[in-house]
Amino acid sequence: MFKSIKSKVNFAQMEETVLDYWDDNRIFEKSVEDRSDQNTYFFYDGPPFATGLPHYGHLIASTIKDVVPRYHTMLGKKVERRFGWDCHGLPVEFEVEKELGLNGAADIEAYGVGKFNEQCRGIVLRYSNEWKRTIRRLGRWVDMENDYKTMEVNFMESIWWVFKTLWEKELIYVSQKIVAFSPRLSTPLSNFEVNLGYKDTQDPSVTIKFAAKNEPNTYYLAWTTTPWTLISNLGLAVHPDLTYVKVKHEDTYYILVKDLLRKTFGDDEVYTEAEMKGSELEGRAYEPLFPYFADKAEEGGFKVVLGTYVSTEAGTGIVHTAPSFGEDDYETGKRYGLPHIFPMDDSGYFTEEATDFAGQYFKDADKQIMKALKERKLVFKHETIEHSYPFCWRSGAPLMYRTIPSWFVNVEKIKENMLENNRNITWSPGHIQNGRMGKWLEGARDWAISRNRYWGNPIPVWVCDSCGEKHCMGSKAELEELSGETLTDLHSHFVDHITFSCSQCDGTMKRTPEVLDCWFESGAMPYGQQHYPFENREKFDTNFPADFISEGLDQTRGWFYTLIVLGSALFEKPAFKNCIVNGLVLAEDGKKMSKSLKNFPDPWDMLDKYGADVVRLYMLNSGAVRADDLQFSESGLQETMRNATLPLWNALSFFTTYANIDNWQPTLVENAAELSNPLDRWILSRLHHLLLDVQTAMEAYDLNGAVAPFVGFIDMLTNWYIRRSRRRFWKAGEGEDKNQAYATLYTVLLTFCQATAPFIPFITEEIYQVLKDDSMPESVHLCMYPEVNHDMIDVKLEEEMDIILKSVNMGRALRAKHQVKIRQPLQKITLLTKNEAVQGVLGDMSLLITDELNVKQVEIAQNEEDLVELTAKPNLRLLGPKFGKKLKDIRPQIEGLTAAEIVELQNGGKKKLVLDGEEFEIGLEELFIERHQKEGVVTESEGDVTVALDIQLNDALIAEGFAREFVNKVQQTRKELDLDVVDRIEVCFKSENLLRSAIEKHQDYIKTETLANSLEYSESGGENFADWVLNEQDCSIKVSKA
RNA sequence: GGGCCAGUAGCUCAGCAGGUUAGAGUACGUCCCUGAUAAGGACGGGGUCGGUGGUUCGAGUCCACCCUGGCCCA
Repeated sequence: MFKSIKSKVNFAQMEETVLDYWDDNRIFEKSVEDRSDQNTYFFYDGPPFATGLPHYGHLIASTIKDVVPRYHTMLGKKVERRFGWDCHGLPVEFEVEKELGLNGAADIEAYGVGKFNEQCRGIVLRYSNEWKRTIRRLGRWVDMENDYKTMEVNFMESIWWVFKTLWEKELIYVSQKIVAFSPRLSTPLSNFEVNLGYKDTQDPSVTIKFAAKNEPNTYYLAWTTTPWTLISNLGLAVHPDLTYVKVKHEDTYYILVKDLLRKTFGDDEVYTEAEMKGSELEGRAYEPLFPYFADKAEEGGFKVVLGTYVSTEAGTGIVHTAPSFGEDDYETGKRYGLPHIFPMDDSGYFTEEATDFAGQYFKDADKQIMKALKERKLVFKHETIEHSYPFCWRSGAPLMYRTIPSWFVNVEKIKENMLENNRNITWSPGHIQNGRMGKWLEGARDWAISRNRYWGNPIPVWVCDSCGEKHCMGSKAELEELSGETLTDLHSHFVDHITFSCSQCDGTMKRTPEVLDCWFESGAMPYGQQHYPFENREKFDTNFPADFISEGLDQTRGWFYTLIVLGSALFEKPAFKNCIVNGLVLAEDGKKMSKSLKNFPDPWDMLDKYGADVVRLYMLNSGAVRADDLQFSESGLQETMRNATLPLWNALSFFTTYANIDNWQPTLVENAAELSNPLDRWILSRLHHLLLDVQTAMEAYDLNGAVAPFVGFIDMLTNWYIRRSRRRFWKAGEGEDKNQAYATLYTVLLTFCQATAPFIPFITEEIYQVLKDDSMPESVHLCMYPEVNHDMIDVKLEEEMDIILKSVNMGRALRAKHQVKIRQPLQKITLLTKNEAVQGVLGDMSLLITDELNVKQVEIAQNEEDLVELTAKPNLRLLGPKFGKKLKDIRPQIEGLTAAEIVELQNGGKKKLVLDGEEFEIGLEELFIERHQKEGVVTESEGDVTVALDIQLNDALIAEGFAREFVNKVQQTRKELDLDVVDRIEVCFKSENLLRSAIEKHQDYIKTETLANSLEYSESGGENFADWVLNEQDCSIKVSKA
């Protein structure tokens, strides 16, 4: 006996019991432990920030990360899956700062870095239980107990090894970087923080006169809104392609861009002395505004430089350039090798280097600087503008863009290798490789990896306070040896106090204060998670690069990138071989999901309502698994449930219902050739075809390609195979055909579960548990993936079935057109065709047509021309190249072919066409034959098959029609009485004579169909009789349980 | 401003290497079917394939430019 399965089902509840089954029986653990260490498939899990809750983006990524490892597990691989946590970084620090009421660097240091870091450690995993709950509910199998954390000492030590290896390869250097800086907090801000603080504000808008050297009485006009940066000016930038002019205005000469001449001088009279391209100005010298850094002229300062960022939107087309205080400025300075000057402290006050302005706050200095320049008559124009400018979101102070010393990975140096490694990665979808990822790598710039923060992995470099000598630590042991201390942790509050003597001078070595960008840590996760190379060397060597990773599209610039950089830098290899990229999950309205807009349903509600299988399948069947955006909608979930999981479930319910009635004992079909019913051979052929499709798609990491065919298969199984096989299961008693039907359906259901288990792990487990016998593994997920049996695949049979399906469709359409309902039996259907394959569908297969369409007989005829109009059209794919431009002229001849001429071609003849005196021969294969209805004859055509229906009725057919109607009403009544499918009944009826004689004539048929013990005519009718109209005849029927 | 992806029916999307009347699912309407199925089927309405030019005998498909949306970068 199989477990009795009701067709009503609550998937979410069912899934909960499956989850418990997995836990209680350690199925996941077994699926890993039982596999050999020699046959591994390696997966890396990208660590999420633990500071937020899981959302749909995580659900799609988690689903992909579950499907692929499950599939490879079923192929016999050992697939370890360790969850990871990204623990360090700004978001955690913010949380703690907020909780403690701290504001920036000074506050944190006053509070104590050690205490602060320990607070961070304390909150970083506070959502991990939510994560565990969600990941479990989704059915993702991943080891969350034996996870890796970027803050663990072993992980951190591996990071030091990575850093030191790059250091030794001379891929690490220190330079300057422009950051948004809060002078109040003495700390750099992240982009995210900067965006929090944009405000409209008033600033000076000034045009300054820079005196040209060696050109008396001539000035470059440059524009700025930050006069305080003028002290640090080292260049004037012009666009190489724009046209500049030297003009005379009131006895003074000015140089500026031609396009802004009128805007600058208004209606004043000016005389153009000369015109030149910006590129011609390059290298011309000018006088420094202030004397403080005048000596830098020797190092290339105070010259005109070129920059393509110069625009004519505002100003004068000449941009004041202070390399320490702006992104473009800095890049330009770097290009021209300008020296680094920085007359300011970390709180925004000018230092002694700025002599006259020393001690002034940068923003307050604006006025003093303008005053000084005005006195020297170097201000051309002084106005005020209102614009949007970023302020510190916590202190309210205006931000400044400035350089800070920063540690870099020299990515440029290894770029070629990175590009090559990328070419060896299989990306899904493929366009990522040369598109987004490839383009990003081509443009890759050196990677700034230091952060001036506290909660992170300290940069393991000690610097001499006297001579600047640097020493990079590559392990915990190395530092212990140098310090004589035993270390249990590597965070800065454990290591910063360690100092030692410089090997080159009398100085003291102290750690550089920065911590590593947390992207460096996640990119180094292949090494960190295994504490490589301090442990697991052999395991690492055999499993690197990983076989598979998967994350969202946004990781092209994130994790994918850092994995590639570090894999290339360390081993000259990609860190992974295959990668599926998922797209963004948007709300139903196409916008971002937003908690404040409430434009999406809670993920947990969806899991509770539809179950995880449906959520998984919906996403797998969408573009989200090939980097397209997904507009998430609940109706999509409903549709998925209706089209896939519900019919599948009901196939099981159907099977168990009748198998139990018949007490059928499980047997598997090993050899399709033994089966006599073509329907059975057909569904098995489709099944193995499906296995082939899934296998092919999975090898290409094409999840859509794997999922779409099995959803289609469910439809074929339920709406054709079972629908057309039902009577075989209903037959009373035993029989070989019935046995084969059971064996086939059993085999299909069992194999299908195994094939789709990686995608929809719950329902397949439940079905498997119902169907399995004691000799089979205890879980579907411990089974081997079913192999394609090519002997089972019968392409010809599948083609024939397609013709049957088409013919049935046409037959149904004809009945609708003739307004003859299906319950009315008809004598004959005729398939008209010259296609020889169709001849083969007769015999056993014709039963499918007669049953489905309720006709007595199928006839095949070849004389289609008698019933349909035949016309020909050119096969352009063949005739296009053959005739080229003449096609237009020859076309009417082809379209004008008569039916007789076409039939001649169908019989193997050739047709001669004449064009411009030239003769051409045309064969059948160069034409498309079209069929249209002839007037007065109702037919349907699709392809080369035409169907005609004999709608003549005679007394016998009419009587049978009555009998079918009668059966239908009795069955409806059975359903209303909520009888069991095997209950016997007794039937009484009352009707006119015509109907009565039809019913009595077919009483055996009626009794068999409705499981009626008796069928009595009643003169009187009475209580419990229900009135019906059967083909316009009145009738009363009473049904009672026997 | 740059890169990538997308724009086809009310909605979600197919349309492979250019080929004839551009498809499917869904929703809507009519009819049919039903003792596994919150199902199933037939028919019907619904499209200037984002726009403009070009290549070609022929363009949703190839090329150029532009517009819109998304993501990333600046």
